[in-house]
Amino acid sequence: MNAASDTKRRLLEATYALMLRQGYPSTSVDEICTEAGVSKGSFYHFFKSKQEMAVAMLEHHMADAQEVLEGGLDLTGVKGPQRAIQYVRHIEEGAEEIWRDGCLIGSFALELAETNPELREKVSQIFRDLADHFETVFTPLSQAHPGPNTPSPRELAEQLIMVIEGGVVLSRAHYDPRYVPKALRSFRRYLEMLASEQVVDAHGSD
Amino acid sequence: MNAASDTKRRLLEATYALMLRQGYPSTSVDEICTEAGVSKGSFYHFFKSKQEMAVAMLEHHMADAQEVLEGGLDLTGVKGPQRAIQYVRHIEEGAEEIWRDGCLIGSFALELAETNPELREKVSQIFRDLADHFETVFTPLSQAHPGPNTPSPRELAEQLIMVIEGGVVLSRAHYDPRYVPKALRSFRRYLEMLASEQVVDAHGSD
DNA sequence: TTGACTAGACCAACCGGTCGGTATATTCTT
DNA sequence: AAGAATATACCGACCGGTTGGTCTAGTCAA
Repeated sequence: MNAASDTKRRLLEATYALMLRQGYPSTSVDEICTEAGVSKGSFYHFFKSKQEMAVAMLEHHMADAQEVLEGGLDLTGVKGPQRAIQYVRHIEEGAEEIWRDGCLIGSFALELAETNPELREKVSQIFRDLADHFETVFTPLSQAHPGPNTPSPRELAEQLIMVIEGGVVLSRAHYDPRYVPKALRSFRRYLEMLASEQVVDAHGSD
Repeated sequence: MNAASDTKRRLLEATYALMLRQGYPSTSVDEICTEAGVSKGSFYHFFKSKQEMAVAMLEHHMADAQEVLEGGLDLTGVKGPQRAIQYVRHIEEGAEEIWRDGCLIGSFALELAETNPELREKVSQIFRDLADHFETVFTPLSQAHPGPNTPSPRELAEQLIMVIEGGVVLSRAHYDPRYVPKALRSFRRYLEMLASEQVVDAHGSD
C-alpha cells in the first residue's frame, strides 16, 4: 500500500530470493536493486549496509517461518511420541517445496562463520530459537522413553535441524530437491523405532 | 624437493586452507598467493583460472581423503552389521578434528550450486564417489535386514553423508566442532537399532 | 516548506586475469 | 667442453570491470 514500505518489502524479498540461491558474498547490492526494480539510493535509505540488510532480511523471513513450517498442521488430541512423529511427517510433506532452492540459514552458516561474526551470531541465534521450538515437540517422545541412551528433546531437536541441513547440502550438490524429504523420512522412521522401543506392555499400531 | 612442484603444492594447500574457512567466493587469488608466499604470476603459471585451481585442489585433497577417514581402522574379521557400526564409530572418533574448520565439499555445494555449474558437477561427482564407497560398508548390515522398510545400502550411505554435512552446518553456526561427532553418534545408535531388530535368534553383546 | 523518499553519477578498493620480462635449468650444436 | 637455444618457473605492474558505499540533486505528499 504505502509506496515506501512497499519498496522496502520488495528489497527484502529480492535479497531473500537472490541470497537463497547464490549466497551472501555472490549477491551484490546492485543486483538486489535491479531485481527489486529500485535504485541504490533507496537501498541505502532503508538499510545502512549490505550486512544490516541481511540481518533484516533474516528477521523478516523467519517471522513467518513457523507458518510455512506448520501451516495446516493439526496436532490436537495427538499425544505422546505420536506428536513428534506426526510433526515430522508434516514437515516431510512440505520439505521439497520449502527447501527447493536451498536454506538461507545453512548457507550463511557455512559462508560467513569465519568472515562475518555479526551474521554468524545471528544465524546461531536463529538455530537456537528453532531448536527451542522443536524441543517442545520432542519432549513427549523423550519423556515416554526410559533408557539412559535415549536422546534428550534437545538432542532430537538438533538432530532434526541437522537432518534438514544435510539434506539441503545434497539437494544442492545433485540438483535434486528430493534429498530433504528423504532425509526427513528416515529421521521419522528413527523416531518411530525410538517410540516402539519403550512400548513393552502396550503397543498401538499405526 | 623440486622447487616447481613445491610452489604448486603450497598454492594448493593455501587454497584449501582459505576456502575451507571462507568459501570459494570470499577467497581471492591475491589472498591465496600471499598465504602461499608466491606471486600471482606463479599462480596463473600453474592454473588457468581460479575455478580450475578449485577443481585441482578438490582432487588433490580428495586423493588422501580415504586415508584421513579410515586411517588406523581395522575391520578384519568384523562381519555383518557390526562392520558398518564399527566403521561409523571410527569416523566418529576423528570427526571433531576432521571437520573442525568446516567441509569444503559441503560449502561448495551450497555456495556454487547456482553460480558455477562446473564446480557443482565436480562436487556432485565427489559426493557420488563417496556414497559409492560408503555403500560397500553398509551392504552387510542392509543384507542381514529383512523388512521392506529397511534402508538400502545406498540410502544409508547418503544418510551418513547428510548427517555429517548437517553436523558441519551446526558446528559452523555455533562455533562448536562437537556437533559432527554428536550427529555421528546418534546415527550409529540408529544403525545399532536397525541391527538389533533382525537379530532375533542370536544376539552378540558389545 | 518540510522531510521522507528516489535517482543515479561517482568513489576508492578490490576482483580475476594478462602481460612483458627475468632467472634458471636443460638440451642441442659444434 | 663451450656456447647457443629452448623450456620452465617466477615476478609484480597493470588492465577493465565490479564491489560496497557515498553524495547530491531532485520528486512528491502532507
